This record gives sequence, C-alpha cells and structure tokens, in this order.
Amino acid sequence: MSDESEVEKKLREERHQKGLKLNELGINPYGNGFKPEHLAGEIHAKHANDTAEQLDAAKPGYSIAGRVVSVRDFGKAGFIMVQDRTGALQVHVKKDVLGDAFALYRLLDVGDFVFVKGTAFRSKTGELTLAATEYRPLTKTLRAPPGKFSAEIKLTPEQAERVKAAVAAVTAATDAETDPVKRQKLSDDTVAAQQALMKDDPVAAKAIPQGVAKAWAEKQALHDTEERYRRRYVDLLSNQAVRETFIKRTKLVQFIRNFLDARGYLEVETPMMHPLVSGAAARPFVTHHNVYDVPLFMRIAPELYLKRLVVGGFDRVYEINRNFRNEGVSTRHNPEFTMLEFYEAYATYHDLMDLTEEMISAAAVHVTGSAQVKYGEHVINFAKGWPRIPMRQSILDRVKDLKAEDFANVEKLRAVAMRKAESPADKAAVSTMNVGEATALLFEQYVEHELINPTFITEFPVENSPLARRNDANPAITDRFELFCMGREIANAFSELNDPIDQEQRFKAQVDAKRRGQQETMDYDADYIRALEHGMPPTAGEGIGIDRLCMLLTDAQSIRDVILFPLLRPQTSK
RNA sequence: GGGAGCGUAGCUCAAUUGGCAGAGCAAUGGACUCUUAAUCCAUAGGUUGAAGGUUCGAUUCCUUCCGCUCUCACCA
Repeated sequence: MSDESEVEKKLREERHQKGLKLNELGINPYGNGFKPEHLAGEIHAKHANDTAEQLDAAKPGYSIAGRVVSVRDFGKAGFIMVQDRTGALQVHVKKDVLGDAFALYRLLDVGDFVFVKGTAFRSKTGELTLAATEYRPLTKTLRAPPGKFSAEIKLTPEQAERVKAAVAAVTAATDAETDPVKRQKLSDDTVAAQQALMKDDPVAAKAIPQGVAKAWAEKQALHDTEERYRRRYVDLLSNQAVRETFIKRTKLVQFIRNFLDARGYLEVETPMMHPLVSGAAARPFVTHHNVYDVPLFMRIAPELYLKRLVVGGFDRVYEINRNFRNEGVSTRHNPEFTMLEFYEAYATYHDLMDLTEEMISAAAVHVTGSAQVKYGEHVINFAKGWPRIPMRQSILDRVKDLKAEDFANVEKLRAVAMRKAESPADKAAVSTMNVGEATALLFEQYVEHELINPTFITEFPVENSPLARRNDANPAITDRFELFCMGREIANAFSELNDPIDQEQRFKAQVDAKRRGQQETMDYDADYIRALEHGMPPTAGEGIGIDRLCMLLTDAQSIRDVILFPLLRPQTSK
C-alpha cells in the first residue's frame, strides 16, 4: 500500500512539471516573502451584510494567502477557493485583469498555496468574492489532496437542523440511483422540492444545495482510518471536522489552565524519566541513561513529585502532561496519554468533588456551547448536581440479593462475583480475593458500565488505594472518589495519605505483592517517605484523563480521534 | 496475546454461483470571462495488501504472512 504506484508517480510528475514551468516563467514554485495582510474570516465578517452595490462603490482592497481547495475554470477566467486558518474565500481570476500573470494561474493545481491581492465584490450568485488584481503562486504541491473539499456553511443552529434534515432527504433519494446522470437530475429535483418546503426561510433553503454538496464531498473525503492516523496531515487538511476536534481539545486544555490559575494554582513540570515506578498501578516503559549507566522508567504518574512540591510549600500545584504505560492499545487506551494532576493543601476530597463538578461542567459549555453534550446515541448532562454514591451503595442498588452486612462476609461477595467470572483464571482470582478487592470487582461487574451521566463514586476499599488517606470513621475505606461518565473513569481523587509511618507500611505491602508476582505495583520510594517526614499539610489531589474527557466533549468513539499522532504498529519496509 | 471483520484506480465505492475488473470524483487534451458537486466533448488510469495452493479459469474458495478496525484480556 505504501509503495508508490505508477499512477501515483505519474500524477506527481505532472505537478512537478508545472512547477518547472513556473521556474521558466521566472517564478520560484517555493517562493517566500509574500505576507497576506488579511484573513478570509475577517473579510467575511466585515462584509457579511454589505450588498453588491455597497461593495462596488467602496471597492475594499485585501490580500490573502492560503491553500486552493477548489478550482472552477472557464478558460479565460476562473473561480478558486482560497482557504486559510480562518476559513475560505472565493477569488475570481480574469485574464484581461491579470494579463501575463494569468499564465501562472493556468499552472495551478488544487492543493497549491497562493497569494492574492484584489478587491471584494459580490458575484451574481451573491457570494463574497475577491477580484484578483495580483496573483502569485507560493507553494507547488506534488500530491493532490484526497477527495473533495466542501464549502463551509454558516447557519444558526435551528437553520442547520432544518437544512440537515432536508439534506438527509435528498441524499436518501439519490443514493439509490446508480446512473450518475440520472442521479444528478434526481438530486436537482429533490433539492428543489426541499427548497419549496422551506419557503418561509430563504437562507436555509439556499443552504440546501450547499449541504448536499458538502454531504457528497464528505462521503468522498479520506475515510481510511489507517491512512488518517498514519498521515494525520492529510486527514487534517481534507477533513474540516477533524480540525475542529483538535481545536476543541486545545480549548479544553486552555480552559482548565485558566480555571486552575484563577484559583491560585501553580503549573509545574516534573520529571518524565523516573528512577522508580510510582504513583499508579501500571507497567512502565524502561529506558536507560548512558552516562549514569542507570535504568530509568518513563513515568506512569507524576503524583509523588507533585506531592513533594506540596511539602516544599507550593500548596496548590498542577501539571498537564504525558504519562506512559506499557499496556495494550484500545479505543480507550493509548500508551502515552495526557493527564491533569492537581494537589490542593487544606482541601478534602469533598472539596475536589465540588471543584471537579464546577470545572468540567463549565468546560463542557466552553468547548461545546452547552452542558448537554451528544455522545454517540446518548446525551450526557454535565449540568451541576452530580450524584455522589458510596461504592457499596452503588452495588446494593443493583444486586438485589446482597445486603449491607454482606460486605463483612467475603464468601458471600466472592459468590456474587463468581456469577460473572467466566474464564478459569477469573474464577481462580475471585476465589482468593479479600473483601476490598471483591467489592471493587463487583463495582466493575455490575455498576461501572451503567454510569452514563457524570457520577462520583466514593468510599473506595483501602486494599486498592495505596496512596489514599484512611477514612476516620471506617479504616477499611479511604477518603477517595472516582468520577465516572459513559461507563468510563474520568477522574480519580483522594485526600492524600500524609502519615509517613502508614505510607511506609503500604509501600511495603506493594513490594510484597511484587514479590508474589504481581507486575503492576509501586516501588518503595524512600525519599518520598523522607519528604513526608518533613511534613505534608493535609492535602487532596486528583488526576483527570484529558484524552478521555476530550473524547466525551467531541463525540469521539476512539481515543485515537483526539490524539494527533496515536501510536500505531510501525509499517515494515514495504 | 485470544476472537470477529476488512484490504479493488490518487479518493469514495461496485463487480450475480468461481466466468472479459467497472463507475463517480481527481488527472490529461479541447471548448467556455459570474461559477460554487460548474457544464460539454475526448483520452488515459489496475501486480484486486503480499506469497503460495485448489481450478480450464480466482477480486471471489483454502493456507500463511503484513496492516487496519472492532471486541475480550491486561490496564485506567
């Protein structure tokens, strides 16, 4: 697949030859130094309400630069769409205006970058257009963009809904027809019929043919998922929706920074190469430093470093950065992923639930425009007022033959968990579980997948919370919560353990577990114990998976749709 | 690592029971100075992911390999 075919070589050579011809005409096909003074978006915004007559009287002059995303040629004139980071603007090139420079336009291919100077006017069809007085090729592209570009349509949400329905009707009618000529006619007829239904809204009616064109273009855009992930630049340049997803991701991260900064948090960066494995239960990547001749572990969590900073006096800190876990890949797991971790002294996990609810509900509105966010078949309601349910209660709500007192009876818990254990290995694991482990398993089996709207689960068993503070009233549970949404864990937080003696014992338990063969355990971190001996104020800390949160806000079904360059198996030489 | 599915022109997709690999878009040549999926005429474009097997004949059936997707497991 990755080998270049003869056809590909030919298409590439044709474009290369056009570049050579530009050279012959004295134009560097990779020239520089032409600075556009305006953006397509600002020109659209400035003249959104100007009539053709007003523009003809004012003759406003502009210069823009961008990628040519479509060409409609008329021999001695042509319309091209020039797209920059703010959108696309139509440009009209005419031989009698451009003179010799028109020969440069004749060497244009879709995908090339150009610089254009001209005056704005409205074409006969009403589209804001730049009449080129100066035309300059900037970059010759040797490969054509895949598929077809679609025009952007700017409508109110209500109009967009109506147009969408009309476009769906047209598409449904025409998809069945295989003959292209008949299909075009059928399409025109059904567009006219849909427009007739929308006489009350001329703007929306006019957008229908654009919408049909856009639907058609999207159908032909690059869909091959492998190609999209391996060559994200092609995906980005040809799929507007993909660009929007990553813009939303950036908006999300910016919002979180602003939110925490405004609350007196200090953003810091801590090591990504650790001498010890700590902060989470996961298998690390191992690397090596040559001069010190020591093994290093890519961090699986920044937790213990951030808490050292709290000891040092930075009593509100956060870090947004990459963690690395040497595990399987799936629609919800990428080996490197972005995590927000933050720590606040004198706060409890209850305070962090308030903060989390405040931050994520506001982030949802900031990024998507609404607290009700569509995700696949569901609508997630991020509006504040999220339920806070103890883990045991969430299980009792769903397993009717289990009673509160059964949580003292490990045999009973194992029996219930055994119902959902299928493989012999699972059954063996269940049969040796303690109360805490069995409780956590029951939660996974019966509860987790049902939590669609944001829900806090609290009171985690101490057995699988090696860094969390014990609850004062019940030492079997910890002052910890996890936030679930769409059946997935989004955040994990607890009041931190700051008793160095207790921490030392829990590290030892982890080391014992490793000796018993458990691979996902933490190392004994003597320096961290020493830090705690210097005193860490009572602190609560939290981690939020940014990729997974981003998935929820962008309706992404795979984590790879919100990571610009996800990890793929490297292609062999072929 | 286990299971299921997919891979056909640059892009999106067809191909009847195993019977001449085919369209649209993109490209090339030509016409056209207000189009917006521009239009019209013509041309060209393929190692059907790779290797092997069955067969008179394989895009189609079988085996192995490569890659991707989904799913389970591991794990947040």
